[in-house]
Amino acid sequence: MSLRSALLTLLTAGPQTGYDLAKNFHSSVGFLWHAPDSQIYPELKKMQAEELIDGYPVPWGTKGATKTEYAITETGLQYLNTWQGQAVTYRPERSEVRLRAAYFEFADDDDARACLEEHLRHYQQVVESVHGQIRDLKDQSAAIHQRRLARYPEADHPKITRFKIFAYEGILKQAEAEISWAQDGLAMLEELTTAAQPRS
Amino acid sequence: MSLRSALLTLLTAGPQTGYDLAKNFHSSVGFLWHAPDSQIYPELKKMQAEELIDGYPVPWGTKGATKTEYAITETGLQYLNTWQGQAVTYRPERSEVRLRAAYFEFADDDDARACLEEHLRHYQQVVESVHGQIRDLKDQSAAIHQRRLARYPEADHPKITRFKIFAYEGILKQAEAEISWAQDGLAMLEELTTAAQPRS
DNA sequence: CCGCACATGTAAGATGTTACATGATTGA
DNA sequence: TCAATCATGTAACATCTTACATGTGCGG
Repeated sequence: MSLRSALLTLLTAGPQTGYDLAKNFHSSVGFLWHAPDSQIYPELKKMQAEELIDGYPVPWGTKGATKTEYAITETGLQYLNTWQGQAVTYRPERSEVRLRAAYFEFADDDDARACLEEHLRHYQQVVESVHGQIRDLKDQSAAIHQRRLARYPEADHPKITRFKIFAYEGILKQAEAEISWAQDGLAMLEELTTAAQPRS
Repeated sequence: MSLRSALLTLLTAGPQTGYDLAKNFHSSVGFLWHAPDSQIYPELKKMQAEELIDGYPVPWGTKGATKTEYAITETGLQYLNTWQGQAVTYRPERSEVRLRAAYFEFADDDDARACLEEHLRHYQQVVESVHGQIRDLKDQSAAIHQRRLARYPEADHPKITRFKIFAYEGILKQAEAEISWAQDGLAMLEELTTAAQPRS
């Protein structure tokens, strides 16, 4: 049900079409809970059926075409609040890279090293992209965030922004842990190969 | 295909019945890649059909009953080596707790705090249980690991053990990052509530 | 002879992935 | 007028979760 909550949080920033939602999703809350468009549209329909959101046609273009705009309902807001009160369900660990590392004895030396180097690169990119997100929040250049703030009293702005930054900092810490792990691993591999093949 | 690889790595420690595999799974490789029994048994059948493993009946009890024991085939070993050479597919982030934290403005103060406290507890437990795993590896009290080592030349033992410990250390670093994040979050919440309700 | 461990699953449903499909509008 | 963006999905498949189902052997 996290997808549902994620979409609702987006709609608390104001009414949007499915397309807008999908786009905003990918540039904000999607960093915390990813979903492809193909999951978003059907979910919106279901949420409308359950009256968590309200969908209505708005004109589009000149030829009388319409698109559907969605707005969160009172029920939807309650849903968010209830959700926040429920216990988080922790999914059991499933880490492909960790699994591999545990059985590197079946990998060629080059493959093991490549695996960890890739890991390093991957999380370095994560760090960069999350730093970008945090910067955008801090200097208010995130469009959806501006829209959100505009709907709340100014006194609440700091904490609303702070929560988002805090969440991103969590990803940052994870990524940094992964980077440090990969570096340790590369050092370990280095040590093992030099021990096996001492230089003459 | 990680489940498949996980099962194959287990079988490199020696032939086992489905039941043994399931049990050993939960006490070793399952920490890195979780799977319930209901996934394990069908997967074994599929792997047998594809000749990655060999299944044959062995007697059980006194009444001529049998159970099926599985052994990894040459093809299975090749599969493991190929798998290690492939690029890891990184799944996009999906973190319920991070999603919540980002939108704590919709949570009651108590719920937000409870959420982070639970997070802290959860990962403290992870740390303990992983420390246990590492200890078992270091003092050789993990049965499946002993069985594994017995099949390889003594010179390889240190690195085989080291890889497993390295993998667990990754989980440890993750968990420690989560603990630190939760603590930061609790401090943040504390600060926000005292700022909102200054003591008289 | 009773209960726990051994042994082996099935079935239904939720969730997630990947690829494909189609037409309208708008700005250069 | 042509490409990018807007708009909205469907279909097939893989994967994962949860719950249930059933019988044997062995030790006390």
